[in-house]
Amino acid sequence: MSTRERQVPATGSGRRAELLALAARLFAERGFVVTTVRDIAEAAGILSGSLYHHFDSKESMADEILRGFLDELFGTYADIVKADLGPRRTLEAVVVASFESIHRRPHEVAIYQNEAKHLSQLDRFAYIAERNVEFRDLWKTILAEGVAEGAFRADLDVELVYRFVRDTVWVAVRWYNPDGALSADDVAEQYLGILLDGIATRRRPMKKARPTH
Amino acid sequence: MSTRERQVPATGSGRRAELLALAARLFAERGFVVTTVRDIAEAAGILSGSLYHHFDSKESMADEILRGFLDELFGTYADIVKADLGPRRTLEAVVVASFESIHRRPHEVAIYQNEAKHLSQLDRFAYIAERNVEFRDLWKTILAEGVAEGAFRADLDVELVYRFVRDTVWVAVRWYNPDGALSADDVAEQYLGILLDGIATRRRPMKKARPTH
DNA sequence: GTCTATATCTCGATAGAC
DNA sequence: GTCTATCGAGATATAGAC
Repeated sequence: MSTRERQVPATGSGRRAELLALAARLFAERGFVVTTVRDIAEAAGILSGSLYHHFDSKESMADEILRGFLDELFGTYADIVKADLGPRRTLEAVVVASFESIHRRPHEVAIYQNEAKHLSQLDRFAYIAERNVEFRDLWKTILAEGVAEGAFRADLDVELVYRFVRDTVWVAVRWYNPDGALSADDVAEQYLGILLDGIATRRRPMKKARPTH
Repeated sequence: MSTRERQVPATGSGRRAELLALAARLFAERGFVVTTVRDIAEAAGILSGSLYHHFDSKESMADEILRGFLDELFGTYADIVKADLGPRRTLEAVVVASFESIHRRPHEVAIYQNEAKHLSQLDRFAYIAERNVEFRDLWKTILAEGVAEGAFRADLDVELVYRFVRDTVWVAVRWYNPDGALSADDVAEQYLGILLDGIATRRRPMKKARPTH
């Protein structure tokens, strides 16, 4: 494979990557359905027909964007698991890595969050459902191991905690500003502070507030 | 105003409410943009043109659905605030009321979560942004008062905790099943267990895990 | 209150010139 | 690699018959 003709990754250089980056921004800001190929072409300073020299279809663009992002993200997760840090520090590392992915690839995360439900119904996007399962297994393993070795409270509903953590981490893409004062690590630290003081072994000693009657 | 001709609320009886309920379900499941007026008409067993006897436009249907829902929801919030329960129990009550709204009006909550960003850009949906501000003020007041009187940790970033709570509560509409084994109160209780053990005054005594170096 | 029929618009995608 | 020109599908919405 020559240097010129090699497959260019979504984050690489060149015209193709440039167009994908523009499409990703529009898909994230306006939504995949609302964004027209004319919008993407206009953002690139060309006409809609010209886009089809680079891509088969609008779907292909979303496909390439999501594949590249998910491969990268789950590669990072695999590295963390491989490091074998134990439940608590693995949880911290996965949360930090997730917030950092929001920092580095906000558009891709937004597309993953907002469009995956619809796109995954198409055959070509079947890998989205597979990644969701993979992500769920990752989290439930961390939580279950943490409970087993006493790092997390024994009375946790692991399935429910998994959903809370997943949702809270990813939904932050709606308000997180990569150029703002709060860094991804700042947000991750504050988030872990809230989460862990609830999940960690020792129970809160305060009696639960009850209506007086 | 006669009984026959009075304005029928979105949750009332009659053909109009029936059509709105069908539209709400489709808007929630497929999204507002993807759902066609033909889809709504077909679900009602009529043809698309007939829908325009009841409603001006597809937008009008979403408008009526969202207005009715938000009026109801914020009426409930106002009642809670008026009861003056103190920060901690007010927080609990608002969380419970929110999960109960997901239970009773899952489609409306889903529309509010998924479509508000786009719809609120239109003039007729300006009230969505106003409600968002109202909701933010409600939460930040609860949190700030709780910090002031020692019910919540003094080192909280109130803005960030507000976002955390807001997102986690509403995003549950993505997976919560009104017909499932977990009731809204069950979910609220478990969620409050996680949240409060992190927010409540006393700090977790465990030392924070640190990389060994 | 619903149907028939259709006007009008915009979309994704294609073919061929340059 | 981009433009010109356009096709065909499907969308919202309308007007008038029943």
